[in-house]
Amino acid sequence: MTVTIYDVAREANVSMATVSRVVNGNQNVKPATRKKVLKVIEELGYRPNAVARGLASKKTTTVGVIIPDISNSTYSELARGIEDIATMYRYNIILSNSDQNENKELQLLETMLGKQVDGIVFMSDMITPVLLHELERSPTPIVLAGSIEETGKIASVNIDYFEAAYEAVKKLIENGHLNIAFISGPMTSKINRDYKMKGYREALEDADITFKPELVVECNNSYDEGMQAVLDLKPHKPTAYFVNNDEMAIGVIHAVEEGGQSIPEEVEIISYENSKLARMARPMLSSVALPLYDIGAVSMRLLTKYMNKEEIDENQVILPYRIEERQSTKNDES
Amino acid sequence: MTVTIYDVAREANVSMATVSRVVNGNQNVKPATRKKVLKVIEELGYRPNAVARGLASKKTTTVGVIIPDISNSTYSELARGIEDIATMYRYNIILSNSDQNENKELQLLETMLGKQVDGIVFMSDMITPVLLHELERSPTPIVLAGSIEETGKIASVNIDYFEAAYEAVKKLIENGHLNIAFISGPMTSKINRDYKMKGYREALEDADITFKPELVVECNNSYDEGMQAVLDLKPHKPTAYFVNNDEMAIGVIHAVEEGGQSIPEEVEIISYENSKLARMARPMLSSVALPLYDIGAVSMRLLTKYMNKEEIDENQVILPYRIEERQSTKNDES
DNA sequence: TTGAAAGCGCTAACAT
DNA sequence: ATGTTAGCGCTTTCAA
Repeated sequence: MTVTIYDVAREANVSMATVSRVVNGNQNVKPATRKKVLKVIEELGYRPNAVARGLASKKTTTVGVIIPDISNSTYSELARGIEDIATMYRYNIILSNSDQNENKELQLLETMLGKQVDGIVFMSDMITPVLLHELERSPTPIVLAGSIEETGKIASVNIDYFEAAYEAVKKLIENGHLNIAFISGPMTSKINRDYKMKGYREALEDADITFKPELVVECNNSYDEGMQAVLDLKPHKPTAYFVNNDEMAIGVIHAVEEGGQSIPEEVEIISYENSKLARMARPMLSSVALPLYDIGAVSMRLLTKYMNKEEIDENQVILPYRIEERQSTKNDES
Repeated sequence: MTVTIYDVAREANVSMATVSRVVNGNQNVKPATRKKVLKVIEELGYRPNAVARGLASKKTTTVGVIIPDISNSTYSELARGIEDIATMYRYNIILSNSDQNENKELQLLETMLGKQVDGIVFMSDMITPVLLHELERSPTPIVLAGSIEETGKIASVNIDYFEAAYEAVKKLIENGHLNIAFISGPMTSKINRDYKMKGYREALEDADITFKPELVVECNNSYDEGMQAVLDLKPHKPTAYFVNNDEMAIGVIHAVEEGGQSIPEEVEIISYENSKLARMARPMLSSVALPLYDIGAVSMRLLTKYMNKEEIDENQVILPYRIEERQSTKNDES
């Protein structure tokens, strides 16, 4: 009932190979026969079966995307970058949520490899040794997007998380703060635990400010925990907050203001994300601007190079970031 | 180099058919031989090729998801609902962004059908006649998620958008407002143009309030246009706003407050979405609560029924909504 | 319970 | 420029 390449060949009085050639845009076809074949394709409503093609050619033109949670705006922005570039290179995307669960991640990898994806973009806050082992064993290229894997064995695209954190905290220090709190995301994330934390600590140390563990609070990146953190930190009287993401930062703003302090006069806040929320906050949030879309896009672009077996000059790409100064910090302009 | 079912069969001294049976959990295999086969599979690191399986069985256990924009939180929430249920039923998802562009939508449909997806979840603000035609012609089941198609020919999952809008506006009227603005989303969307607009108009008419076209503003659902709308409406002095989504509603809040009016004392606002932004606004937003995740989940569930050729009692499912009253409206409790 | 064999719909040599 | 043919790796009758 479904029309196949064989039906088209028969109707057009040519061989399957010829039909295949016109379908795939091979130039070795006489214009007249091409036209004839195209006509039959049209008449019969022939639609090439990509599964059969995949089996025969060993290419599926689909790539796997393993992402912690697509409903999280950080990741959905990344995903959009991935998808746009994938579309540009004619790939489709199989997208799955891992919820940062290692077993799910392993199983997803297995499923996608079983589906013969041509490549994989992988995102995870923590690449465990067993995960790394599987990533290395993959018969298909893999690139990590916004995910740290320190051996450098797997290609990745990131920003300099340490540097960005350092710079943000330094700005707070330059504005005269000595008691700077760090509202961190989950320490299970390597980026949080090692890179941002290190940026925070070193910025303090370089300014001869003693690091006080009680000024760092581990949260789940939610608005509510952002508010709660401010309450919890009250005894320590922080005058500035370095906050892991915009949503928590808004929680911090609200808790600080409800506590009767004004921003940025009495308390300054700098976030680490710069989603569109940053401009929707009052005061508007100063924030480290993460190029999420670009991380996704560049990751996918890098993956296409691997899939085409092109030469790769650098498999660990570091994208630039910037700091967007708005109203939650005192700036020269303000 | 890649190990196939044939390699396993040879090593285990059984036929391919037997290997296939154990891989697929067929009970007609003697435990001893099952064990033997499993052992060889383990040793050889055999991973079934889903593409070959798909070609032979005519099932890919993959469904297509055509979505306007995954980076938009409304849709990413929907997508998460779809993906969770898909995973539950062991389907993977090919996800593509259409940007509401009809040509892209048509082309995506074509690509996905070519990839032999077992079903499709489709989202679009406007189902044009040609699109409807293609959806009807699909050899594979399709369900519309959060998308209106009035002929009822295609299965769909929605809420009663009209009723929800009506009820929201009625609430504003009951609170004493006569001059209620409607900050609408794009009128290219059928839901906006017909359903919500109708809810707004009928609520007014049923309360003997004349509908004034100058009180409705068509916006693009962004924060900035929400703010701008308030400025544009100033001459008409609205005392209440019915706003199409949370992001714009926050823009409305800010513009109203910057205009020196207090919420909810002087101006009331009710939104139509209830994303997590609603609680992050100050004052917190009252809002029609859209069950986005559920719309996605139920759509996918419905699709599995079609894919399994189960009996469907109702192909147009309407999910319940509720209205979440917070601080941007005056409530009995407040 | 197991095996043999015929496809599934296409691509990719290889011939012509 | 076009055709022939042998797979790709699996499922699925049908037989045994």
